[in-house]
Amino acid sequence: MADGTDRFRLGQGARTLGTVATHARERLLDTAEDLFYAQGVRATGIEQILATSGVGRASFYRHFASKDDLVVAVLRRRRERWATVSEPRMRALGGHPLVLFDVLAERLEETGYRGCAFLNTLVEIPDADEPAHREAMDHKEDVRAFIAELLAAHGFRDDGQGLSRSLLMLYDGASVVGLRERSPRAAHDARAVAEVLLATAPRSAQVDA
Amino acid sequence: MADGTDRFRLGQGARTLGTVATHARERLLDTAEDLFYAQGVRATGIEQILATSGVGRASFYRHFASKDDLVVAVLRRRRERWATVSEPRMRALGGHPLVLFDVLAERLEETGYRGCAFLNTLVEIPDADEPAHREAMDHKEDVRAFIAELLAAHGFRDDGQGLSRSLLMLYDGASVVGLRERSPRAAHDARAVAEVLLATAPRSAQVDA
DNA sequence: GCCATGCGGAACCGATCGGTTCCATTTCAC
DNA sequence: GTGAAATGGAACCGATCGGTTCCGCATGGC
Repeated sequence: MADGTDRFRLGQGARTLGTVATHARERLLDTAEDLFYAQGVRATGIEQILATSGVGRASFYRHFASKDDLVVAVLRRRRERWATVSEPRMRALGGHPLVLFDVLAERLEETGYRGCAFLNTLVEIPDADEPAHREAMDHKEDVRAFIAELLAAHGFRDDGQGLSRSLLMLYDGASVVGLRERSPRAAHDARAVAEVLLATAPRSAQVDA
Repeated sequence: MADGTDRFRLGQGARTLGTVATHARERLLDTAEDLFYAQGVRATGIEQILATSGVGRASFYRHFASKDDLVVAVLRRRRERWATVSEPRMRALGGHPLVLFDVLAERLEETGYRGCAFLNTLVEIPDADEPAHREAMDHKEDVRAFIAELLAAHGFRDDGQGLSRSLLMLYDGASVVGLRERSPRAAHDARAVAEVLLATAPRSAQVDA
């Protein structure tokens, strides 16, 4: 519902630059993203989001049709950030499939790491009909496709998507282990396993990068 | 929906024979376990557990101090079942480390598979001080220790617990992938990766100190 | 000046949450 | 059969949930 509100509101009139970040929608998204990630979606109430962000109750419902709508908007923004920040960065780092685990290791070192926000969403929102659930599912397929792209660019064959699926499984495994241990070791372990896996993987006859 | 008593009931004749399964505590545990697993802990209210199990509100609070207490009790029973059912069964199946993924594949084929209940608990209850959180953490360490036992029994070295940790990571990864997809393929993939991993793993020299 | 718009505060809503209490009934050991 | 224990039903509680509505204020474009 209210899918029209999921875009950044910059299109509305000419928002002159210089306007402070008082915009309610942005603050709501930022605050909700933090709280949802740290506490979980269900454990975070509208009340807390309003109190933390300083946004009024009425303003909230002017921008989002419901809490569920906010959840979806937060996930959409996360997906967009993955596509526009994480993926380009990994390509810039050489784009070897193993870079996936190097970047994950960085995230694991951050304090407050709480696992993959999308996997957590799948756990918290089991109903496949829920838009938030689908958003998380779609993101995982995006990641797998990205992994497949890295594999292809480095001459690894991905027959039946077997290799990209396995690497994503390692990535997800490292994410949940990192959720438990709060240490980058999980990413290092996963990287080591991935290295063994890639060493035994068939190479395509194509060029080698 | 009040006839929730027709659920599959694991044989538990711990009580004096003759007593019908009317005991409120057992019914509460059975019902709560199913609902918690299917819907999530936070999404499941006391109300629904009472309605489904047919247990009265008063009886509930005679057996459990709070909902949190029930959550912990459910997790404890799950852990006990792992130790008394799953582990012995895997040993009986030969005890090769790969049997872990064969048994997981079976679970993935069951309808209603919703991932690892303990990982889901860690996601839903992030606070490490919560008893339920600790229960889940402790269980994972149990599983790792069990994997280490299987490795040792089959001549695999587990220096610094590196191998058992990696296998558990694969197991967790397959669990969350299985949560997304509804197919045992995740377990098969994980098994294949584990096979490669074990093939390159150092073997202990028969008997080693 | 004007007035559109966006905003925060607060009162209010019905529903549901987890939890307490009292009571009539059922169950079971003896 | 009797008595104690266990149980289910229901009324009730304060708190909080997500959500609606109105109102007064601060903008900023024109």
